[in-house]
Amino acid sequence: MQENLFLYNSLSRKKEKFTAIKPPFVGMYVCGPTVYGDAHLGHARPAITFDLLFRYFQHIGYKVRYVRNITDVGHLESDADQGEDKIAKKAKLEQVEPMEIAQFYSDRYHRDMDKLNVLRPSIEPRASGHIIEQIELTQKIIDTGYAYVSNGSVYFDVEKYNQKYNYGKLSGRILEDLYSNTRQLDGQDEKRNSFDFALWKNASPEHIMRWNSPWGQGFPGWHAECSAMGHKYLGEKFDIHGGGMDLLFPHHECEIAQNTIAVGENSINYWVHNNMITINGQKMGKSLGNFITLDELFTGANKVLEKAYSPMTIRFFILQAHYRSTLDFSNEALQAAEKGLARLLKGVETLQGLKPSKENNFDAEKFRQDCYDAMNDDLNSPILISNLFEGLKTINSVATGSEKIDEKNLNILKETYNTFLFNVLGLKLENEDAGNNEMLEDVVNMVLNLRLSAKEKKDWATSDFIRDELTKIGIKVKDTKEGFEWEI
RNA sequence: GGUACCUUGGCCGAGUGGCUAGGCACCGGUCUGCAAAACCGGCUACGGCGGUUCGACUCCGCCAGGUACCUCCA
Repeated sequence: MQENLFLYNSLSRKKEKFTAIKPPFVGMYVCGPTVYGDAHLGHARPAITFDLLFRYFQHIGYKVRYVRNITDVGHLESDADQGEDKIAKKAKLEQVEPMEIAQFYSDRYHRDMDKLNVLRPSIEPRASGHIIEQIELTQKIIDTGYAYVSNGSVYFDVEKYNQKYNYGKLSGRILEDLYSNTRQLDGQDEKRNSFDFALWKNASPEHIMRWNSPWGQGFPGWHAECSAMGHKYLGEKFDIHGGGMDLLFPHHECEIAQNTIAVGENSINYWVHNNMITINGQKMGKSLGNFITLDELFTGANKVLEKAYSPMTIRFFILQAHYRSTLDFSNEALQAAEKGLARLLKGVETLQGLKPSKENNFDAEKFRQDCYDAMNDDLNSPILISNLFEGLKTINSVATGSEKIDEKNLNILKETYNTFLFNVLGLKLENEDAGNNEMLEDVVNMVLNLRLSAKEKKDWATSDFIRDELTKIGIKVKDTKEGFEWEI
């Protein structure tokens, strides 16, 4: 097991050596999607980032329990007059059961993530399936005196909490500053202080999603689910909590406050946050309406897209930037990723066919170590990828005979590419579309064979005619030594 | 307004107090009947102004521009 993985901890604002609470086990909780719409490019970032971490942990020998929730209740709409539940609002609109909406979008979320080769988490709990746990959490906080009941709702007493603990330690905020700089929101009269947050919300008569509780019918507050489910499945103390940077405040700050009262201080060791994907320099987000769904990316069905991009192109694009940097979307960048990935995968194919020599002028062990070093340094996937591109030079040089590699080094090289490109980065070969239309394939091959015999007779007019006509239809012909290749 | 962060070559994107990341594009070469593809090679950038230093893209200060969070958001 590698023992020198460093991760950036949002809590300490620096890279820290990762030490598991109970090796070889690792408990990791990541904030998942609110299922009331299709997943967009922004959702792919945390999914892929924590998939990378999940995969790497496993590769270096940890047994990971990875919990990623599905939020199907609890989030309020800020723009709605009465604070309707997001899921419920959508349900009314489409005249279906709220759970139908949640199911529909969960399924689509899974479909998109599967395409991106994101591994399913070990446990994927739903907020609606853990109402009891959230009620228990709320009761526990009331019992300790850090929450109060008001009008059938329960609020966390941030002011009181802050006297003993530090509210704002994760996001670097100071409560006094927050008071002076916040704007007035509706429905604040139930609260003692504006920064108190709901553990449980009283449901208005028209609110569809509601459950019985000691405080009347209602639904859980915004931050309760992660605390309740995280600790249920990972214990009072666990290793990692992840999510997008936009959740740092207030979501994760509130979670820390809840956890501190409910299970004790420092219940989570490492807080890991991925940065945002931007478009034209601005955050891609639901509320800004500037998002592109993954489905649109895969099919090309969005005006801003010049073409469709395959799931692996999206994955590679995201991995080519470090997870804590913003990543700017553009067609140009995506196309660059697409070409780069294709070259990399081609190189791996070449690698499989390399023959070892007696001589050797490549240090594969150093190469392998460089790859581990990149990952150990806070999951530096861009550096890892650049290493893999560097290795391509050797692969191609060996293939053309200008460099030599012996069996031992060749085996290490193969193993390194296999490990990092496929297992750790989670990339895979994509089946070409042509494969699912056998008749087309046969026809094109036949035509190109005709062209080949024309070429043998040096009948350039015919051979160029065939190529030009195929190009017009949209089939790109590439001549090779053995004959030809083509793609649509 | 408060807090934090960012500004790297045509584009994307790493990183470092001295040792040209990488990808894409572009240019040259090899190959090819031609072309494409592939491969090889070239392309030496770090917002502005000061300061610290033998030396700064890297540290400090100021300025400019941008972003995020402060409300649901990955």
